[in-house]
Amino acid sequence: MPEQEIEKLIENLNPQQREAVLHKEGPLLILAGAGSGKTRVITYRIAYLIEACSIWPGQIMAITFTNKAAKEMRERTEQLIGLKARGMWIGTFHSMMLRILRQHAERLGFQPNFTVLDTDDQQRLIKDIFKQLNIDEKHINVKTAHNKISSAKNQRIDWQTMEKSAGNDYLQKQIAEIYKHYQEMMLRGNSMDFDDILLFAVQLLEENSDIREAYQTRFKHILVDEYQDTNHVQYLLVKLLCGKYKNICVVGDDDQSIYSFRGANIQNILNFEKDFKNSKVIKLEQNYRSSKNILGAANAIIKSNEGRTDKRLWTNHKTGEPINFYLAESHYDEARYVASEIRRLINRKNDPIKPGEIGILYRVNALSRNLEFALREQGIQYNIYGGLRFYDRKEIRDFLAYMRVIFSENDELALMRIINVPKRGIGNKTIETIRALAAQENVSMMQIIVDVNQYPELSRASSNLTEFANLIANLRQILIQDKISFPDFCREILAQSGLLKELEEQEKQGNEDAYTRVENLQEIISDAIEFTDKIKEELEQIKKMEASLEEMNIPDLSKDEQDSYNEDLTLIRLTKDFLEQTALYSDLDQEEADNTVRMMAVHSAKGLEFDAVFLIGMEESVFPGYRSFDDPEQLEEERRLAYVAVTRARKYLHITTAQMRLLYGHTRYNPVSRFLSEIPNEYIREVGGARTNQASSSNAFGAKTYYQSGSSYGSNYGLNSGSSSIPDSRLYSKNSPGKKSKTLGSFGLNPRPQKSINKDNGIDLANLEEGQQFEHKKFGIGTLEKIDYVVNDAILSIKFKSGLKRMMASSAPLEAIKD
DNA sequence: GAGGAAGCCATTTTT
DNA sequence: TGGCTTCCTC
Repeated sequence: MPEQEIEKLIENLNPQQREAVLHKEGPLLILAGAGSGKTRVITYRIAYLIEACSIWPGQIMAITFTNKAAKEMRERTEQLIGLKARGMWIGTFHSMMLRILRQHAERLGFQPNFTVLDTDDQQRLIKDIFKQLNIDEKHINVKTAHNKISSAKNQRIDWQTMEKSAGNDYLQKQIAEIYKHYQEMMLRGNSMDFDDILLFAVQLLEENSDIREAYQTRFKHILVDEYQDTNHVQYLLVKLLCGKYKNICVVGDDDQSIYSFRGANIQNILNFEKDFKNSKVIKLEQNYRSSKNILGAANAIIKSNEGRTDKRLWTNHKTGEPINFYLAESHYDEARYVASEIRRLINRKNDPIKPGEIGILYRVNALSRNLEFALREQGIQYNIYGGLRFYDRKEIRDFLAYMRVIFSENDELALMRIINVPKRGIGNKTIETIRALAAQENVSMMQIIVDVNQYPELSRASSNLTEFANLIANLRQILIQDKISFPDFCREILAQSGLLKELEEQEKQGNEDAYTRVENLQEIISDAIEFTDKIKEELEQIKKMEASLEEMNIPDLSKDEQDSYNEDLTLIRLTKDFLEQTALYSDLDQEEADNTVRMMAVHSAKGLEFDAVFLIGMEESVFPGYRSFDDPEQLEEERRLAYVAVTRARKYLHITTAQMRLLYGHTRYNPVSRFLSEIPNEYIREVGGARTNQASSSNAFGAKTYYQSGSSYGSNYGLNSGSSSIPDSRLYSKNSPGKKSKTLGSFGLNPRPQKSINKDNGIDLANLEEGQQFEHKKFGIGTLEKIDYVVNDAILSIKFKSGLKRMMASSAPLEAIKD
């Protein structure tokens, strides 16, 4: 590429961005603050490598956090360098390692067509193991076991190590036992879970020097986005993959590390310079997104965290509007405020904001419900993200399970799911008998069903079973014959299985739920159509690209890739790819609409931006969540989360707190979030009450009447804003410098409520004593070690046999033991 | 084996 | 509070 063209490519970049793009070889860490143009830097860097450094696209691996981000990165690179970009490996760790594993599965003792189990499958499997091992689900929660196994895998701890380290810890020993069976069943079922995909990739590369060297030689440059959210195994993968050339470029922001709960290790980014010798570090500190006020508040919040890299974001943008803080009386009041402010922003004459440019963010998904009502009242369209994935809906999973059983008769998890859906008279007893027979004869369950007449113990259900076997056989025949299109194949499954019919009948009886389910099933057909088109288009693009590569005399794709591209578009192949995609894709991958306000948990908002952001539920115990109170590290993560939330906003930011909130069936009176007192006055405007919990009385009500007009709400709640619900202001005003994340203990200093307040469970807040004994419904007898008073409630730290637990006095199933 | 009542639990979530 | 699971009964 001639000099001028390079100059042109980078002319719109700032000096640090340029440096990052033009960096030639060796490890590179780009510390990219929120809104500092990091995607731009990555895509420009890729373009530069290809156009100016004679790197061909197939030698670049770019790793992203989500499939959506991968898609976006590919599109943006394509805008810069055209079709050539297609030859790159861009994707998530999982999708790319899956691609590698399929090539070499045999080396690990798997067949190449192994199944990928998603969370639901994994938990079903564990449930099954509980039965085998005679473990009571009341004793160990299936979810807990699953979490422990997953987090062990994230740290590359195998069941043997877990067992050894358990010592006398009976619980951990049991988990190790479950873990062991789990891995055995996975291997037997030729399946891997999400964690395995990464673990086995590490193992494959470590144990096979030929494969390792092949990939190390092939990938001259590796780029990792969102590096702050990688886990230990992903770190190992990165090290292995870049082992030869050391051309590793990672981009991330330690201040935005918010996924430690699923194994992300912030140390990966903090230790980068130690891990990769002779690395270069570039900081991107200019923010191109937010106003000065918003950025100032964000900086003020994150400043209280310790152990972060030293950086401070700045911007050229205008000061902008101050952040609005609204102290609502209740969740209802809060919702009305948000809805009417949104209505105002959309309708106003000068510079109206599009609904699609507005985001409502919250710490916990449960907070979205109140808002729905208020938004509907204002006639505002909205979309809720998160919660249940489309592909996790019951009816969709049933459909996919049919597809899996048709595709592979060994997929017993799927088989068990649909053998009696819709109801066809095959009950649990029959299923257990089949399973036992399958184990005894060492054949698949499907085989037993096909041969049902040979087993007298199945005589009662035999006709039903035969009918089921025929159904599957028919559909499999259609799949193999390959005479109809993929969407038609999906239609056949829906029709023949009876899934659609069952729901349509319920729909006729006026079941509204059934109506949405039918819609969802029809949606899957549109998905199938779209999917088929997409694959076809991709194939064409690849062919074009191959031709253009030839023209340019660039080395061609490796053999295995050609093979996979040239594979015919058979029904079988489409089915296989479709099943894979559904396991690996999420709800956030859907396209966003222009005319709907988006609502989501702060976690899901990472990487997004909005003109206007409404951050609701900024209350102690909600945000930061009460679980983080006694753990400084978790509290820092909550603060990073708050930082992420605030930095999503371009022009307007509204933050709300409800003094009274109904959540999980209990009324709570939480103080204003401590994060708000960390924001200096100059950036914020208080509407309807102070954020310091100091003087929310008179001034609060004047402003609020506006939002309450025409409603019967408000006056009743006024009672709750009385003195008893106002906590000691000392605790929520500014932290003394130098004592940063240590404010936690100060809850203990909170004055006791003057009046005794008896909560649902009869615990008397005014008469709590440390050392007091309680009986908990589940944990048994424990001793109260610490009381942290919050408004009208207290967080109790109680030591039980099973360990120290923290719970809310008002709602925990506790009974005081009288001595 | 199916349906209804009662019990249980509730950060965050991508892959 | 409300959605899901499990247990119990017919």
